[in-house]
Amino acid sequence: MTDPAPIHPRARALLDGLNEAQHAAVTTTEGPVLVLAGAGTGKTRVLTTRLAYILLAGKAQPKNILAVTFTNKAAREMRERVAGMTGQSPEGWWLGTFHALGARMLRTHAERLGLERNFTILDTDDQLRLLKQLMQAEAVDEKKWPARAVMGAIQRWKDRGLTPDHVSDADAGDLAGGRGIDLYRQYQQRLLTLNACDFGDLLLHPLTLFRDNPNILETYQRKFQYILVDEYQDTNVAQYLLVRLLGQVNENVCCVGDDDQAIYSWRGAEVDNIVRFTDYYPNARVIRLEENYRSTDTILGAAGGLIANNEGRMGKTLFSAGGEGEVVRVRGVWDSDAEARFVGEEIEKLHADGHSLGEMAVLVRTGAQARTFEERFITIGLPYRVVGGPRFYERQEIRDALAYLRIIQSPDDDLAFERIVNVPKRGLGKKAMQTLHETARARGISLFRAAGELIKTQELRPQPRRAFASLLEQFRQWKELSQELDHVELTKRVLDESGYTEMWQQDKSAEAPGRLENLKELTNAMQDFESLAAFLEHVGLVMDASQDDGGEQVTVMTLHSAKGLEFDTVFLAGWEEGLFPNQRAMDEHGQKGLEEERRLAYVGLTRARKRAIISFCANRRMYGSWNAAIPSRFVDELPKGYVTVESEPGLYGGGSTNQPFGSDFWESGPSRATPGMLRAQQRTGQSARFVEGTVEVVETGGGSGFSRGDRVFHRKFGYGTVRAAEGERLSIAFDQSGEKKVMASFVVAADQAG
DNA sequence: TAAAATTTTTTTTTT
DNA sequence: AAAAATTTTA
Repeated sequence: MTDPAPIHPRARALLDGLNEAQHAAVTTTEGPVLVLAGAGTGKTRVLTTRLAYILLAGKAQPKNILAVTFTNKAAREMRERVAGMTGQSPEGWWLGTFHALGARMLRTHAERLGLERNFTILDTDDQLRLLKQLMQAEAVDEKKWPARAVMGAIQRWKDRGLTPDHVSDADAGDLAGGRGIDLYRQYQQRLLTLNACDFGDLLLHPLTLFRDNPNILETYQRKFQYILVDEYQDTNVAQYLLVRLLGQVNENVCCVGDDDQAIYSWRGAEVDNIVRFTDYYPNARVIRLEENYRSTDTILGAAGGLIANNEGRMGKTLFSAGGEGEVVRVRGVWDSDAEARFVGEEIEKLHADGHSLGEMAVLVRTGAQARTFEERFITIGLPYRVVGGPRFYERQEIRDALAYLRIIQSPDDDLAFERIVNVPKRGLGKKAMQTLHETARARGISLFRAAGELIKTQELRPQPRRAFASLLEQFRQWKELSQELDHVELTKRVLDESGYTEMWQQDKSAEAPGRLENLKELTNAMQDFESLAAFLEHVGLVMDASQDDGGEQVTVMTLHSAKGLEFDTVFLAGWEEGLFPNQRAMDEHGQKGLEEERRLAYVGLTRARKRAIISFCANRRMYGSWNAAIPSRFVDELPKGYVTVESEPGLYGGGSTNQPFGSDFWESGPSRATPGMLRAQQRTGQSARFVEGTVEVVETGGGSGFSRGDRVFHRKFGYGTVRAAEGERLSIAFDQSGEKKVMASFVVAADQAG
């Protein structure tokens, strides 16, 4: 299908500077298109240009385009860029995440699904509490079936577009003792009563809506002449179905993705959606973006060699004109503190050489790793920001404040009511709440209304009765105030009059001042919204306060949240077996899990424009105790020519010294070895040569030279006795710090120490 | 009823 | 080790 020349000269101008593949991806507006966009191939530019092109060429109005992004941030950026390119106002555009767009549709058609227009969006915490209540009522053994696990199952059903009626018994298995589907149904029923949706519902309900109301579906099918989906490799089945349904009439569906960057299968994403796309649309045009504009050849070579270890890829070969650039460095250090110290020093060096801190990022596998870096950066006074971490709207004080506001908006919000009914303390305990629940259930009314009924009777003792009465009276007043005051002022009044602020002022704990600070920040954030309702919608969808990015500060974040970003310098920390690739991912999903971890490594590496520095620790603390760690297999998988490995001398037997614990142990510079060498040395336990003469050295086969009963010394744990030896892995009962598993290379015979 | 003491769990990633 | 959940004590 060839395209006529764009009518609008500005539309033509948009195409300047695009390469051939990009040009095709922008101008192939008619018919289904699958764009396989490798990392750094100008995907964002293609997406925005394609939207602008459609608009400027007069093919459609903004309201007739559906554009789906992965994050709210991406949506915001795209909105701004397209508005800038076209000069059109972003009002009324259907541009956002699946969840945001789903919510928007639901508000319009809420009544068809048994909801009211002003339904609340529950967060994870609310969901879990709700399910827990149900499970307790059903007497499901929570020890055997944790609410989290059941919630996970329900969530995955929703990800697949399955309502309780669609889940097969086989699918449910013996979940919750065979009552999985039943719980799911009850949970959904309860949500409706509460006039609430959880995250999965924002996708599931639209699907139900379209299935049960073909006329509504048709309206949307006609409306959306062009559909654009970003990060398609991370869509789940429900999202796939939505796209398929909505695109059925016009078939102008363009999906953009990269199977090598699929990292969200744990959230229900199906890489197969990419394959399904061409199955469903056999006439789809497939366009590959393979020219990389971001990274050096070295980084691409390293990343490409790594990802080549995965099977069943669609296959892409990235090339660039970025020049050779710096070699990818791999650094082995003693423990996580040393790692943070190392990264801090490298950052300071680069900064001294004129590199901007805003162009550096530390990427970690798990959120918990961020803390070590945070502490180190505070110590050396390095400006930084942690992305992700404890989310603003998930903090206790924020959720409490929001609960007050939610009740003012919809008094029947039982979850919110329950949350704050005795916060601050009003002398309402278990018994009062029990009575309240009984009344509510008996009459089929909300807790708020039940409280209203209760205070008219003698059922409660005077104290709780008065507490309920005054609380209800306060809410009545606030409701009135909400008519005249704007929502920011209202919030301040509520926090003040409820005694909530005072509660934290009285609190002597260390966190209290921070919490008060957060409450202030909350009212600040509210100012950007027109109304209380608009703000609560934002909170439900976004879960995170927007923070200004960039600037002169180093970014610390998880690999997952780094998706879609790029930096000159990227530090990839914690490349150790068990942590990365993550043990749990491998235990639970086997080979698939490992490959997803590898894609995560690929995503991490390809965030770097100019240099990537990988680090791993010999020791890492987990669940409170120290464990010996070995370098990630991903280190081995990096192709040799693009990488150098530096390890602390003596640490892995890589240095030539026979005094591994000498005075210059920590201060001396790096030695060089290939990853293969490094691991070979570890495997064969060659470091046992340090104790040659006193202990039998086993040449090969992984023997450590230590056996049960040997007295040994460890630099961190001190003296101990070997309890068990398995290859180079030793189990040692330390005199001071208890029994631990340690690699043989980290200990010496006791009489050699000192 | 609230605070204190004890036990258990947690670290995978997030719209 | 720290946070969360649970039980005991005042």
